Amino acid sequence: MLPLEKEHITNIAYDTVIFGFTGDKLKILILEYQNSGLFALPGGFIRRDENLYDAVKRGVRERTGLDKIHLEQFHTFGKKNRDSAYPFKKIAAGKGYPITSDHWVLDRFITVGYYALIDYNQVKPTPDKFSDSIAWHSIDKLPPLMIDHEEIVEKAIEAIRNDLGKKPIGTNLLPKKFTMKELQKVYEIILNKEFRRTTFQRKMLSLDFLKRHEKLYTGAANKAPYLYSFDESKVEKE
Amino acid sequence: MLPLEKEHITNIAYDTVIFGFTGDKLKILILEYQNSGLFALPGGFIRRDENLYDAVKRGVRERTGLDKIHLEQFHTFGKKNRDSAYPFKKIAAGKGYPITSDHWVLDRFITVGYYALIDYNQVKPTPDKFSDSIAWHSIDKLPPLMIDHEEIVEKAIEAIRNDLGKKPIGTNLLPKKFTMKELQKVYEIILNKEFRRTTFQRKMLSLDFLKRHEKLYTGAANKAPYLYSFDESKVEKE
DNA sequence: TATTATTGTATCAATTTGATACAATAACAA
DNA sequence: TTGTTATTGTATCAAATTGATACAATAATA
Repeated sequence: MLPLEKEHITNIAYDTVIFGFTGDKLKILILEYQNSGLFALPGGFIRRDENLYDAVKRGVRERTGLDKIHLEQFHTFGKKNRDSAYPFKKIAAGKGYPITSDHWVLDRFITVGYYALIDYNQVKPTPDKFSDSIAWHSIDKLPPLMIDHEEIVEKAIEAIRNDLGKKPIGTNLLPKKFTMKELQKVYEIILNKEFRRTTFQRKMLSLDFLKRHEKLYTGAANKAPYLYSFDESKVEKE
Repeated sequence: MLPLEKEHITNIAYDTVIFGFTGDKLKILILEYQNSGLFALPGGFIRRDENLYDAVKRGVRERTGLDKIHLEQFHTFGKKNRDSAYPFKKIAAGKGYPITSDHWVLDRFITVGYYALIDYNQVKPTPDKFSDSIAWHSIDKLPPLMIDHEEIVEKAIEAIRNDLGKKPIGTNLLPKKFTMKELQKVYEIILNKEFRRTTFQRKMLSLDFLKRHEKLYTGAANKAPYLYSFDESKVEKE
């Protein structure tokens, strides 16, 4: 039996899949625990006086430095064998905080999965107190992750795919102003499917949520593309 | 501080929105606690040695008598004020099982919402040990529900609406064989939107997951409709 | 055999999407 | 200045999908 825990609620945690877009790849933030060779999603526990959503938001803020982020809950993982006693002990010992084997964090946990969409260029990834590094990894070549974290990532991608077109996904992965080509790339990577340039452009413009701005002169020897932004008043319909 | 609990994990529970279709209404099962005037969704706790999914399945089996049911997780509710101390005490006292105020069930709970789709005509609704009755209620006129259960129902309907067309929703709400008119009614009620009969029929047939069977002679003075069933081998594409 | 309420399809128009073509650049080189 | 090159933004016509309407094919019954 575990000792009582006063600060957090027990048996439940959250994990976040934090997505960023580099211009041609979708990446997520992965923690690495030194002295253990273990990789994991950023996650945490919920304080007794804190809403679940606020706990997740706090965690994402701590890892990324960002406050305004698009957070979406997508699935709760509740298989009975998803405890992390072994890695936790190893990590804690490695960090010089050995924990007794009846510590509450070693009990069974159900975890709520959230995904976050952020502007890649605005993030300062910061490791948590148990990990030594946090880094971006392309979703198509992740290191082997702890427990069921690979399944969590899978489900997150499914969810984002499902939400694209319903929720302002592009808005949050791209900078304020972007080209049509970048927007198309976001759609293509998320849906894992290529689009015909002309049809995509016509479709996006017809949906009437893009505002056109000045042109972007990159120095390339060809016609400069327009920059677009999402028209806030219409983005709900995306 | 609460005493230890050995059989269940704490701070986390589940609630189920069990949908049935009567032919022209979508209904859900609601428990009523006598001596309290309180209505609630069927729910329960998760045993330490039990997968979350299995706990929910067990609960639905106990309330409906059905074993093969379509269960889908849709959202987890984690606001900090969603404890049910007051109603729980009232209910337990009314049932003659007074509980001490430090009992684990009175602590804060995060709940995982699942919806179930079942064949209305096959169910034998059975109340749980704390409630005196369980009954079908149309989703458009529910009694006032406990805590945030109305929000849970809302989210369940949103989810089912979202899943229609992706998951075999119709399959589970209708009997094995059904008419095109019944199928259309299911779509209309879930999406809260009417369809043109001819377009709907053409669309459904073109999707190629319906098998046509014998005609249904109801005794009405008009052409008898065909009965259809979902072609199991193709229903994934629905 | 006519009547009535539905059901299952066919038909043609309207809309959306797919495929292709082409004019309009922005930088640079001759 | 004038070509050249790689893109970008639209126009155009064909193909596919959906909307609207019409109508033939019944089941029961008078």
